[in-house]
Amino acid sequence: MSGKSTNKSIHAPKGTRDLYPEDALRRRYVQQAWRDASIRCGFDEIAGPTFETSELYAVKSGEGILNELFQAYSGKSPEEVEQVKETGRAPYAMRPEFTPTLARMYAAKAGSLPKPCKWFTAGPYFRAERPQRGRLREFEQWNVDVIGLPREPHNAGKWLAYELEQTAEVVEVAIQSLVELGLVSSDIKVHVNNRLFVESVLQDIGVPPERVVAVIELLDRRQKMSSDSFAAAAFEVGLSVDSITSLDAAFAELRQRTDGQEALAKAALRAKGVVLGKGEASELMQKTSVLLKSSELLAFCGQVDAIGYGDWLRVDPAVIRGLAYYTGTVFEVIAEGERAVAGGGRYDNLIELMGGPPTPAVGFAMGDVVLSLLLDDKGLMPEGADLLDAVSRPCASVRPDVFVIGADDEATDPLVRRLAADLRRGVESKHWSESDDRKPWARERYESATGGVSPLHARVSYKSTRNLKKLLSDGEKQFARYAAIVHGEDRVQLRDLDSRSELTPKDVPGMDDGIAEFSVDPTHPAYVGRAVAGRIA
RNA sequence: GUGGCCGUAGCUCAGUUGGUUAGAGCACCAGGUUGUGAUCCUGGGGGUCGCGGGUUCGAAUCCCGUCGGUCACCCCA
Repeated sequence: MSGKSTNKSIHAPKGTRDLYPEDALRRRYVQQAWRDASIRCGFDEIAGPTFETSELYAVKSGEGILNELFQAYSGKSPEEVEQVKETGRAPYAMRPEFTPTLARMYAAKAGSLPKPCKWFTAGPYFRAERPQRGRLREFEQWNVDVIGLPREPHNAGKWLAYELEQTAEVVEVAIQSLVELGLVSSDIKVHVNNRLFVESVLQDIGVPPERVVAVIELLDRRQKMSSDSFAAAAFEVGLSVDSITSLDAAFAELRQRTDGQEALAKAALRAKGVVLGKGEASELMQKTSVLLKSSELLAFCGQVDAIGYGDWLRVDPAVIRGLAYYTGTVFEVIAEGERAVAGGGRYDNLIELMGGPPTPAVGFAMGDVVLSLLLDDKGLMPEGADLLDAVSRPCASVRPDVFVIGADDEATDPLVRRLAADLRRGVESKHWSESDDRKPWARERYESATGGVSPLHARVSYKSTRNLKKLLSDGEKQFARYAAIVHGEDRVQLRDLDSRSELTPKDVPGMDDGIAEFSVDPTHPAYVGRAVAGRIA
């Protein structure tokens, strides 16, 4: 090829990628997993501009970000040109992230938007950094956010319970996408932490408030440093050897508490009350503030475990996220030896900071660069005919397949969340799980002939009412095809919302067997998901 | 922004302390054998060694610059 010219203009800019047909298909494959996972979990797709006014990015964290902006201006007005010359800052910037746009979009229509807002978006982002492994100057990123609480909470405990639930829901989407792509919990973990927990621990071991930020920054870099240089740096910020020991002990204890199903189940039960048995906690943990915050982290882990993803979690004090606007739970999706695939957390003050009403929110972003590296390493990136098949698969239904409703009281709520997660995940067929060469994109994965159930788009209501009529109408307003009304484990009513008629296992081919009601249990012969998936197919 | 390593054919790479006309495998093209598009045989096209400058009788090889890639630091939204 004679294209080996030195002419700059014919090269793609540094840190960008030219996607030839096969590359574009690979990108499509990843994006489809992102999209399917978000849609099935009840998120709506939105989109924003790829460039914004520079001020938008100056509002928040302010520091390093501004130096890594690709700046943009039309060059058509003399004022613009003058501004660039004088300030060195163009009026626009290519977006380096989505959150400010999201906050802006939400703030602009806050009054008329549903609560909570569950939004996702995927597209290109730009950062003027030096490229390295897992990091380019233009990359694809997927953002998933839940903004706002369903209603005004009456007490702090209730509020916290909602927040944790939403945070768990966001983590569910992230894990769902990884599952979709064939990753398992031994490949990659969701490292979770809580900023407030770290701060309260630091306070209780005697780190003065003005040093807290410095210490957190140090902890963030800890695993990159040698133990000697860490010790030196720790001394510099006034962290004694004893402090480090008790800090490590606090996290070791916390991690132990999140190990194993039992502890998690207990934590889940405590989520509402936000109380941890004092007798069980160490001296440090017993200090009230630490106790409260550690129980928040525990409760969060419990929530994730309750929907079946406990295996994916790992409590990790090093995950603090550089971003200034994170307020509580933070998490990063990390595979051994790689940069984080995704990161996110709660940002309860940002919307207000952007000029909107005070609105708690939680979200994460996942980039395609590290994810693709990981899929390549694990042999999970399809090639050739497989790639074509993978991309040709039918995608998730934007119209909700099932609307899951808790019939009786708060006792059915955990069942509802669990069922929704199970419906979204689907059931893998025996044929596929027993095959040696498991291709995550294969149609056989959810084939019904050998016990599989396709993943479904399942939504839940965020209304506090227990009025079944109102809940059903909530489902109808969202155009759900079916409503699953959960009365108990093996007592699920199924309604066709289009015809407004009732369905029983008798109406489902191969499900008769004298079973009167559907079940929430995916292994049960009358699993409600099997009925819905069968009718939709 | 700072530093390390790398840049030879479409691809993966050889190329000895600087020394004839820069090589191999795969791929590609042509012809032959063969009853499928498989195997085997013969032949062929294709590189001014990323680019520019310097040292030298002589540079893919040494030096400087530059562009590109890669890895780490910084940062990580």
